Amino acid sequence: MLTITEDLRARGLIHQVTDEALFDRLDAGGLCVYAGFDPTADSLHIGHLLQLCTLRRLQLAGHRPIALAGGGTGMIGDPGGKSAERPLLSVEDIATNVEAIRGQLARFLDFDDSAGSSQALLLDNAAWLSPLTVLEFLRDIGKNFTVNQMVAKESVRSRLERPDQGITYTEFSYMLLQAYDFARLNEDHGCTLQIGGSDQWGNITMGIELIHRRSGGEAYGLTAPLVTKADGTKFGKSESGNESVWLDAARTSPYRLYQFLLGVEDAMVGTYLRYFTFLDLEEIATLDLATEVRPHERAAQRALASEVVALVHGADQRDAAIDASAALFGGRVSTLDEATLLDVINDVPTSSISATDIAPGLLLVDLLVTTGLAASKGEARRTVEQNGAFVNDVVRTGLDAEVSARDLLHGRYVVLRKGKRNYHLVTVT
RNA sequence: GGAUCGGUGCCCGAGUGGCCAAAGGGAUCUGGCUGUAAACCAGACGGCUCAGCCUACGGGGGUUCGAAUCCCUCCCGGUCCA
Repeated sequence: MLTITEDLRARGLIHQVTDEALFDRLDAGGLCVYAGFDPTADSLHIGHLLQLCTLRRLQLAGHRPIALAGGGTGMIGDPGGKSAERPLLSVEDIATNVEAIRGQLARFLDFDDSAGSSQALLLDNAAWLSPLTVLEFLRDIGKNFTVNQMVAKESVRSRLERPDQGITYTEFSYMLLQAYDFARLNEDHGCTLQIGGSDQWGNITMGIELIHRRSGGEAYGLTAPLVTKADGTKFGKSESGNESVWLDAARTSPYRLYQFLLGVEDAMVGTYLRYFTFLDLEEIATLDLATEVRPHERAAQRALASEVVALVHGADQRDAAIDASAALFGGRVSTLDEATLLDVINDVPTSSISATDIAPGLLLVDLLVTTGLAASKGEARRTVEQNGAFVNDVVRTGLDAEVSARDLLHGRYVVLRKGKRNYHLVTVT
């Protein structure tokens, strides 16, 4: 049995630590750990997954995790990683978002009393940041830091170096608020460890410094590596377009999450398995070997997709996503019985048209636009011209191609596909 | 407040009176290869009633046969001076 430190190391989850002494503490158990989540949207996305998993690992190892919703800091905006000033959210939006995120966190962390000393907590820093007055802030927090050191932080420096961007005083202050969060959690909950992405290093060390100055207490920081794709770009944008991959089923369906993970590059799948799954390391090593020897089977990708979807959405949703994938990519859409078709296509975008519209035949090009598969008629034309438009799994060519009543499956469905994997179900009503 | 540089398509970035729907790169989309991978190759990439037309180069106005390109003015950003 590996210690938690060994496990984290072996999974490549440790990028930087403020003090090696942390590892002994971790292995001893009983720490209180926190990670922050900015409520910039009403759902967490795949970029949060690593922190969620790490908090979970720590909880399983006997530590108490605190998920800190940035209800207060979210009103400011972290300058780190942002290329430009971020629009501010309204107080109401933030409150709504915090509530929505609470539910998602519960899938990863055990908030139940039965967890005892490792019971997870969800706190909102608005609780202490909102009442804070400017004068208190300047006297109690600001006094502990020099502008010199703040300017030297990477998050600020990068913005200062881009003459076309700049940084406002508001965002500049962000790191002090985050430092204060850590100090408060340290004082109020005995929290001694903050974890975060590697971009959080500067903010975390500021917090530790504030703790040292205020109370002389013990505090550590641990950062995870940046999750990237093989080419170094950001992980987490869906292959179709630039949308994020969300953990909310209404924003990114389980099927699409499954597909996203199934499409992970060979070069990265082992890394992601270590980051995002709770499979043990021997098992992952076996999957690595499988990728090397029988890459076409994509056993590692299947395991990754299956594990993560089950974690995020539950086993039932995972199973449904697997079934849907098998049917859709097996090119068997037109042979499925009605119940199976609907079942399988459950997560695919849907729209309906009236029987009278389709009876005389609709131009495929127009249908691609109305279903949203193509953004414009021009794009729809291109897709057809380039042999990328499929009706019930069969290519349709020619700009004058039509979809008519003859194409209906079970008398009322048409499955449209653009390219390899963009499906849309049209129901005739 | 003064001086100065700049604001171009999803992003970066050329263009400085016609040959500009606007070079080049990135992103994206489709096809090919393959394994629903990567890399690579090919094509596409403002909109439409698509051999044509319309809308576009921060906003508005003007000069001109003709402007992203010249002039005026306003807005926004950078830098330096006060």
